[in-house]
Amino acid sequence: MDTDVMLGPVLRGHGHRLTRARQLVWETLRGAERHLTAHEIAAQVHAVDPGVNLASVYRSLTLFAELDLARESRLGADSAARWEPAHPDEHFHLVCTGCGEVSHHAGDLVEQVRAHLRDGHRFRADTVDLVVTGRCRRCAPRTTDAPPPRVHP
Amino acid sequence: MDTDVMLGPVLRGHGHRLTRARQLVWETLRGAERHLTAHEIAAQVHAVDPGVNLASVYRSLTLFAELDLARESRLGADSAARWEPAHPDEHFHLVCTGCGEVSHHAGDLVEQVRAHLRDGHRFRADTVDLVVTGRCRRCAPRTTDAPPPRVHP
DNA sequence: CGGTTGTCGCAAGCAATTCGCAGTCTAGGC
DNA sequence: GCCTAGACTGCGAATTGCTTGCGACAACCG
Repeated sequence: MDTDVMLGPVLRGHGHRLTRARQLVWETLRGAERHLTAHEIAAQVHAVDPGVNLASVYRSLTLFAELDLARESRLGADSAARWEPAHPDEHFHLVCTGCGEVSHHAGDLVEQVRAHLRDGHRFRADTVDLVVTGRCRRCAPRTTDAPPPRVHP
Repeated sequence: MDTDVMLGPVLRGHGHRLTRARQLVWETLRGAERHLTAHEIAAQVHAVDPGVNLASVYRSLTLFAELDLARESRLGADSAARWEPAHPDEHFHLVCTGCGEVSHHAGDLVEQVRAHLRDGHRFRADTVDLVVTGRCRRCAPRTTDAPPPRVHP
């Protein structure tokens, strides 16, 4: 995973400063295994430094997105945006309606989509957001009416 | 396009009533060529009957979604949800960053994705939301910095 | 080690969506 | 047709997720 970016130099290179808030947000984002909402990020940052404000978390995330360090996506019917560090590789999201887990997987699927659009529709694909909602292996056998306990509420 | 559903019977069949608000929302949705936000739908409904409240538009849309008559999707970084009548066929969305147009296309792409997940990841895909942002044929040559006039602001 | 001037924390503001409630209108029985 | 139960609605207020204005503060250049 190529998220081992030196945050300071990148920021400074664009005329920005490396601050505590940005550093903590970045570390949280990089350490996360799944996609986080701004509130989840803020909570983890607070655990380290309660002085960091939610607004600063949003501002940091927005800045990271501008610098292509992070990526925002809205998944499923969820109204809150979720964030992840930017990868060089294309991937797609799996959202489980059972446990609420959001994982992502790399694969040539996205490249296939891109090629299909370029050749068949003359549409120059910029970002391809492939969001699949359904039941993960663990939740698959259950019915929709009685979902198993959410592990990520 | 198989959106020629008799709204009344479907509603009544599920113990609901056919009201003016629901009828107008449904007609607006069916008559639309592109995906509409709740506010856009409300505006068009208002043009016919200003007495219909925004809350009722939301309630109608939610009900339609429950009955599989309509489908909600969140496209790109847009914070507002967009709605379309439900189709029998799977499709994917193309969102142009130039003119803002949202179109959708049917194709076997979605079925390919579904098969790939079932076979390769044991993930039972429920809905596949394939959102592609990029430049449509018309907007492709332009640069990102000076986008052409948005036709759907 | 200062001096700029980006950034931050805070609190107010905004947009999309939902909720509570009392009055209204649909559907079904007569 | 007419009547009644209760499903729906309009309204306004509440929630949620996010953004912004502003004075204080602290990174970074020299």
